[in-house]
Amino acid sequence: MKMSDIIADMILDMFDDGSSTVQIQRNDLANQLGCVPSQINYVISSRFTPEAGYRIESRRGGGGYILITRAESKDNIIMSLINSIGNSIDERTAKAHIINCNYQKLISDKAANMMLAVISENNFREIPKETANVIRAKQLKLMLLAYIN
Amino acid sequence: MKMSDIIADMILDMFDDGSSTVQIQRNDLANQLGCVPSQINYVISSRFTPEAGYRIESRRGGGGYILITRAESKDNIIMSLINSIGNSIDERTAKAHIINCNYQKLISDKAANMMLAVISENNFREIPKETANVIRAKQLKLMLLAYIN
DNA sequence: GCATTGAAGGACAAAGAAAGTCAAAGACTA
DNA sequence: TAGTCTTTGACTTTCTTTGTCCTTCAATGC
Repeated sequence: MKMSDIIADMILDMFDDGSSTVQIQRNDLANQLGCVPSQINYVISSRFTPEAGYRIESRRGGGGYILITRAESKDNIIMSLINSIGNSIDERTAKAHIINCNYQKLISDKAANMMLAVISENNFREIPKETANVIRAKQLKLMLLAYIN
Repeated sequence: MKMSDIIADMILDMFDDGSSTVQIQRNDLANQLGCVPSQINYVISSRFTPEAGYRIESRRGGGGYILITRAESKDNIIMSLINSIGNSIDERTAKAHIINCNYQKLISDKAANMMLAVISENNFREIPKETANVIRAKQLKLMLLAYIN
């Protein structure tokens, strides 16, 4: 298993006591897992994004920390995700959103797989990229909407 | 025996433990079999198609992989629907299929709504009808496939 | 108070590790 | 022999890991 996934899982696990915040010490965690500290930043910035319903605060200096806060209502997170999607989205970003939603159990595996299938660039081979992005955005938003209704 | 067949057999064998997914490392497999990595892609795209009941996902970069998911029940009604779709379908026909599947309880209300949202002609306003039909066909097949897993 | 020092975390770039694409060449088959 | 299916390889793109240098903060000593 990839180090990045291990780190992400570790953080997710810390939410398990039902609390909506997790506080970590970057250097400690890196040390514990045997990776460089900046990899923690990589994981946080690639997985614990605002679109995925997380907020990050941190403090440097002695006694510094990173605080990860998870949004509360699932539907709200999905709604704000829908609102954050403009009228065009590339495959990569769409995929990240879907995986993130699934990761935090906002959408089921099955729904995530269906969405991933739909937004795949392979489907849009015959049209220009920018046009594909526009269609993909409409479809993704509609699917998410259909999901929460 | 052709290399492509050997590769295909090898992958098929990996399903033998009854699981519905197989994960491979493209370079490893190619190395093991003594072929170039891109031949794995060739085999996958020519043999492990939606019509044959397979869905492909992959990831690049360190720890990358190719994930092949097989439809659970190869001979059910949905599979034969997938095979009957061909490479182009208009909104009306797609809609009829989806509603019918839902009516027969083959797919849930939620899934049906997601599918209907995706195949709507509204999404495809910016491209010619025939092109839209081609994209719609690919998407519908993949969604149905994702659903039966 | 103010300057110094050490203990955090942040940013960013470069290197590395996979997979994807595409087109050309070769082999088969009807 | 035309047309299709396979094989190969060079090049591209994406994601991850690592390291170095930068900024911020708190405590400490004067």
